[in-house]
Amino acid sequence: MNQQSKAEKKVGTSSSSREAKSPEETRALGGAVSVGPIKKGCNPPELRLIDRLLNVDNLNDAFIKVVDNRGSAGADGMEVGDLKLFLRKNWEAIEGQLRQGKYQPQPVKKVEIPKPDGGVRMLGIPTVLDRFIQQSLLQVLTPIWEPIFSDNSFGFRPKRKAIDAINRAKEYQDEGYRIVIDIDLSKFFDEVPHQRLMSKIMLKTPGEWEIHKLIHRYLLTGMMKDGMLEDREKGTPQGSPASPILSNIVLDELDKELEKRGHRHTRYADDCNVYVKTRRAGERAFASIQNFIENKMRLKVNKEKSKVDSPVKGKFLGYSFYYKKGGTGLRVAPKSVTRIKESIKELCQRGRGKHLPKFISKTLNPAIRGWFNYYRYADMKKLAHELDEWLRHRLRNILWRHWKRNWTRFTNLRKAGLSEQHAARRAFNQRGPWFNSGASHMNLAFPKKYFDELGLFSFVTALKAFHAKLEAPII
DNA sequence: TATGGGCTGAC
RNA sequence: GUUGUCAGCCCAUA
Repeated sequence: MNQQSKAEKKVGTSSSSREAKSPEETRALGGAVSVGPIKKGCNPPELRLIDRLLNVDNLNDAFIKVVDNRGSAGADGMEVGDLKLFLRKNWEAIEGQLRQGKYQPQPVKKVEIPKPDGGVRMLGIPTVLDRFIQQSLLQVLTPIWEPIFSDNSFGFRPKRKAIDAINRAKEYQDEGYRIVIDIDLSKFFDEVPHQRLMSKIMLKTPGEWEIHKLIHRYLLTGMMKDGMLEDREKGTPQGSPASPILSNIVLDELDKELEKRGHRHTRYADDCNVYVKTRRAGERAFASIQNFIENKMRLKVNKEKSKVDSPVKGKFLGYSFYYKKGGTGLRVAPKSVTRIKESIKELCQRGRGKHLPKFISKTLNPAIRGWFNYYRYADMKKLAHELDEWLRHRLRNILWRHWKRNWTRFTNLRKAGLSEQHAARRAFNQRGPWFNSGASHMNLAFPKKYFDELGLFSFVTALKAFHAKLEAPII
């Protein structure tokens, strides 16, 4: 429903009908962006941050990124598409405020969204204008901090993928570090101490007081709750473009400390794993690290969720580990498997009445392909088979329910080549659809080949193709 | 190689 | 009311 209204909006804004955009139209979108209201000629006396922030190129980049997201509204209800107009009218005033360090961000709108594990994530959505300014902040901060960040930090960083972090963990285990200290920072984003964050930023970019003030004001902007404004004295606003890099700036201190102590660790956002050789060493190191985090960094460690244990038992970024002859193997964490099954199940329920080939190609395949592309690095030969069969079972279930009446079932089973007697016995049984879709007559009526010809995604073939590609010579 | 659309995953 | 960063893949266009 949400997606539908979004899609309608998109069709409405585009001048052509439902066809793909012509190159002229796509350029027109970019062209509209380039004639934006941002003034040229900041003539920076030196490369000061405020000038870089106000630099036309930076702002245009940010602008393009924000405009990409058209259709979403900010805390003030302004549509992103209207930002261009708004900026054209008000840019001079805003620029002046930014230069004098007087710009005041608006309160964020509080929103709760469900997490995949069942919990809720609270976040504050800034106004469209504030998202825009924070985006340019991010683009200015990134080149400054990116070279400083640790090689063991993988979250929110350009050109760094989750699988890199997982492979790093695998390397440690191959070297014999087979106990992991899983450090859970409780509500990390809410606990970020402003003073320490600000002093880090000020040390790295001395003299940029307008920017420091701007960042500080973003840190201080409160959330609207029941019409009341709540001030914040710690934490970074989740939902703002600059929050991820701010979190990395804070946790960089942890990376550096762990490296100084000679630990092997890998970190993805607030998910930090330290690898050691024995449990005893792990317990000792954990106590010491916890002390550092809480006393030096002023963050909270969640002792309940943190643990020192074998990596085989835990999960990291959706993956888990196991040990085999050759060393450490990756597998899909059990929770990730149940999650994809749940979402396929839901998709199938929604797509029950729909045209099957279209349903497969338009909704089912893209979803499954996305999941597979993330988890394809795991050893999942067996799992791929299981998922394939489970998936076909689900689709046979749809097909069986499609034949609403007993005689349709009978004639269709006959058409599929079953004998009259066999078809009759199956068509008129009293079992439920899930039983029938898994039973032999539906396997006969709709063999694997049938779904292959429909173009249904197959985990097994995708896995084989991926491994073939891996082993293929480069060039 | 670059734009634009879609989908998924991590946090 | 559905945000953010990052990444991957698929598709379209030149």
